[in-house]
Amino acid sequence: MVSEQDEIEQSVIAAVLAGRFSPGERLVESSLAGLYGVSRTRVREALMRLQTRGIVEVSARRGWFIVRPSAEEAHAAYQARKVIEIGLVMSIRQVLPDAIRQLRHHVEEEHAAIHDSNVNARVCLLGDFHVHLAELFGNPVLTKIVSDLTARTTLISMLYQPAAAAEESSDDHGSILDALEAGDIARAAQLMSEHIDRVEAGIDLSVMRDPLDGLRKILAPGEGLVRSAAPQQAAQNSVHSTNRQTE
Amino acid sequence: MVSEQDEIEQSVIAAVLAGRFSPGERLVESSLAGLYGVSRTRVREALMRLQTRGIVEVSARRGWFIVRPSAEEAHAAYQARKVIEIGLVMSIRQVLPDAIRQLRHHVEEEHAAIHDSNVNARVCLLGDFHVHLAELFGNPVLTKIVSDLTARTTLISMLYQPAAAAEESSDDHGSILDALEAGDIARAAQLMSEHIDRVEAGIDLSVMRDPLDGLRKILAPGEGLVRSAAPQQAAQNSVHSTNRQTE
DNA sequence: GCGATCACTCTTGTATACAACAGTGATGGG
DNA sequence: CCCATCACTGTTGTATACAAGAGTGATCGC
Repeated sequence: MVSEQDEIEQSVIAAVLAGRFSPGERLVESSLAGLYGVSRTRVREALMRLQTRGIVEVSARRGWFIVRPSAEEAHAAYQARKVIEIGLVMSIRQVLPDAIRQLRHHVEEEHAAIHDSNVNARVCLLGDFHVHLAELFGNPVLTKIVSDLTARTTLISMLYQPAAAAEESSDDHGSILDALEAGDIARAAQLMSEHIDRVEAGIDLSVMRDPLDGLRKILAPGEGLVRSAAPQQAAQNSVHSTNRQTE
Repeated sequence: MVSEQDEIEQSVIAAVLAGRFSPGERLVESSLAGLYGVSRTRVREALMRLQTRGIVEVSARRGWFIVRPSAEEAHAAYQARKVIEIGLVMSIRQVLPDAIRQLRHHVEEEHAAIHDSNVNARVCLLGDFHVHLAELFGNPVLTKIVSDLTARTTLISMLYQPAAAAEESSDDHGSILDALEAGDIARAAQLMSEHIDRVEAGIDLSVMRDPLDGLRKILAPGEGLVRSAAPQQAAQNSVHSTNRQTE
């Protein structure tokens, strides 16, 4: 299989989406090379592809970093998703009952994850809903775009979205399915728009602006003294592939 | 400036959009390296980024090729554009007179290019209209997506779109602006949808399916014997940068 | 004459070596 | 005690070397 080339790429995305890498976190080429047992060349190529996809960025001769979107960039990502997903819903010609059934099942999984209060799985699933919605359009180009964009915003939500917002999101998903099932495309599009707006409104930008996030997490396990939206001392597991994020 | 890194990337895109590279054409790493006066490493990295953006593809140990979309892939690209641009138009809140003025000016340029019968400039400008429309949304993420997607379809149109369709396209652009100016967003979206459908319908897939396109162009300058949508013996100029395609 | 085999070439795939620079801590002067 | 300078370390940036496979043409057997 040719796809062994982008094993690293997928693995990094999976790690980000699973919360093992946090925004702003540094990735060192040689370390990754050691972990995967390959040379820097391949790691570097994978990172460059991820850069194109907006997942990582490089600071000259300093290192690679998981993107830490500014408030403005975060807004742009959410707005882009809104535009594209509205277009997607508006372009739906017929709603297959089977597709609805699948998505309903997915929303149930979301609910389960919410009650298990597993932040990573929860936010991941909430993003996956949108990807699956795009998937049933049957257009790989669109699916990839939505998938990448969702990964970006998921990365934001994972750190800055309070738990309460997750439940709300899942309910929104249910309402969107209701509208779709009823064949009310316009209403589904409207709900989608409101939904993404709500998700964006739910994130706490004040935390994001602060460049000392990592430090805060280390210094404030006891809460109270330092304001922290979602402590979640992530990024303690090592990388170790687990090529989960496939398509 | 850091952007010197992707000079190669931009240059290749420019060459493709200017018709100096045709779909299916082969790119040899070492040749490009020689032309740009750098090592294969940098060329390779640029090509990989272009691969992520859907402009080139690689066949293991055979070479890099400008993408030659299959009928199915072409359809997916057009459909993706339709979905996204419908979403874009539908999301427009207010139409600035200044923006309309700029776009009107652009459409005039299109007309000029059509009468000059310059295939490359013509098709390029027709694509640029959509990019500029996306630009005035002020969202760099969306602009990049539309830009990449437009590049892909432009690449198709350039080879397979008959001249008559270009005039029709430009008229469509005018109508879309009319609707926008009148504040009739829904109508603008509808027109956009029809427009992209028309563009797609205008391409001649029968030529595209044929893998001997290059041969045909060489053997049939006199027409008649070999069917050819747009002979346009392109790809005779060498690369030579001219970093025209900026954003 | 025709087909299969083989050697050769061309090109990518991968690793490694070295250059260039940012960041950091030590050292020395005031 | 504080600040500037300097050497050092760590990391990316770039080039080069070599491995591996695809394609091609010649050669050989029939």
